[in-house]
Amino acid sequence: MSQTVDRALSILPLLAEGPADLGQVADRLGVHKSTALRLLRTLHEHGLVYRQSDQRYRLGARLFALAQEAMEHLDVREIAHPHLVRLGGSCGHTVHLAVYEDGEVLYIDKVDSRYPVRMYSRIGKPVAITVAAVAKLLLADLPEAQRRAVAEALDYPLYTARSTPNAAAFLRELATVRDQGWATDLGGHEESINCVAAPVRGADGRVVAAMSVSAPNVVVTADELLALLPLVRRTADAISGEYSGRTPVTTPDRDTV
Amino acid sequence: MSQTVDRALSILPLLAEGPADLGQVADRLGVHKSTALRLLRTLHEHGLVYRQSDQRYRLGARLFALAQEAMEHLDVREIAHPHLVRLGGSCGHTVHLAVYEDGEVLYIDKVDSRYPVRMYSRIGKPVAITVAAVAKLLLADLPEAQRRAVAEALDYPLYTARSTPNAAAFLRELATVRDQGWATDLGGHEESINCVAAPVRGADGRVVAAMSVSAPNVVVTADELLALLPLVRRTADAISGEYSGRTPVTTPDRDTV
DNA sequence: AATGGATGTTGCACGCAGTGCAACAGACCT
DNA sequence: AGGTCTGTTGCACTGCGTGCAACATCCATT
Repeated sequence: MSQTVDRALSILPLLAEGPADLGQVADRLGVHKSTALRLLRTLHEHGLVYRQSDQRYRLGARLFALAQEAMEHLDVREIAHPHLVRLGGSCGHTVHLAVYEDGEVLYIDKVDSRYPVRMYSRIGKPVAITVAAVAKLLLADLPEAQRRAVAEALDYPLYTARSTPNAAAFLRELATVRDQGWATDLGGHEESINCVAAPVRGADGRVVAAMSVSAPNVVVTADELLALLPLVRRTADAISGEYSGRTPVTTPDRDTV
Repeated sequence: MSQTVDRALSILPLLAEGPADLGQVADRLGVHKSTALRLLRTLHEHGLVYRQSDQRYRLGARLFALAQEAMEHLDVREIAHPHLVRLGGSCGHTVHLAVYEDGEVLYIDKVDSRYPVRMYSRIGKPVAITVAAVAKLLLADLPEAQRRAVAEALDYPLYTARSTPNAAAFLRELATVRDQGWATDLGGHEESINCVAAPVRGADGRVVAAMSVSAPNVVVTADELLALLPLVRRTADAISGEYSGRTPVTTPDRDTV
């Protein structure tokens, strides 16, 4: 691993906490000011940090550009999007699409009944990985060893009384989810919110993404939401089919972005 | 400037174009494979790149996290948000907030009449800097020399017949905008879309952001939209006042994020 | 099976590039 | 003026990043 690059990249999360001046950056990196200066200059040339008028540094615009571009190149998302929109339109609830990456679960698309959002507002914030229905599906598909390792490394915050309390319970839940091929979150994250989720699979059968429908129980009861499960699964299967190239793709009107 | 970091960061825009394998990265950087490998490893440890199952690299999740965090620390945006919502609610059209940074103009917030979006969907994509009303305001406030330099470095794509054709015309437009303290875009980007915009100023009078109201002319005519100008300017001034600390801040119900 | 040509990975010696230092330049305050 | 902050520059040293060559896998040919 490269020391210089490592130091430079460590500056980014540091600045994510808020603007900082040269001295602060140097201190927190444990390097000389002149070193920090050169690193910041390099980051600046690439647009990753910006120097505001009070001379302090903060994260730069190119970061948004990169995040945006990266997102648009996620092909699962591109394929899934029209399906999500259709599902959202027909059931009227919020639909999410999520992927797993290096121990984290990440929402990559969201459709609300009235409005499709390209970038989910919570991207980057820690997803409630121990309770979210999509997270269960994604983790349940990991190889045994990895699944255990991840489960045991997690914290288990008690969002509500129904939150997953610990690694053992989580692993049991994952086993169930793995067998049945779908997952729920009944008030595990927020007391009044329920979700049902289904997996999207690649050609080799591995889970590449997971999608869910969420609704507050003041709108529909948990039972009513569960009644949507077949529809959710059918949608997920349709996406799986198209993603793994089984369907000759009936030109699903690609939206002009 | 640091060579190693420079190379490492050059990988990011490269991967933004799409996934690439080790050889491709090494080639495009002009370095040996082993060098590229170490750089990629370092980027990987920081979560900025992700190695997908086919061993190719693509941009990683941490990037979204950083972009998201950065966005939430933009204090103009935080202060402006409730004002934008109120304006959007009262006039019913789309409201944008934008800032200037290092030669680029960047939307940092958007409110649609029915739905507030945290991260604008076009973030990262090149904003139509030569025609957008907010861009005119932001560029018009730059020091003479810098304004000229930027204007002459730009391309002037003819989106429509009313697009700004060249640097000279743009600079003339900027002078006008600077004098009058507001700006419009009447079909300069898309034939049927009009915008009116007003500047948000800091305590020193410098323009720190710009906001606009946009509407298609099938909904309201350009004249009707222009009638909203006083309201837009009042809103912008209110934000300016609060941003520069003049108002003792009447606790403008901070939304619980 | 055996061969060839892809790829990704490791260890190592060389030398340049990144480092910390010390001195300088401003800004701001007392 | 003096003092104390800040950011910046030039330079000598050596530690770190570099490219090389050898190795390890994999897959497609024969």
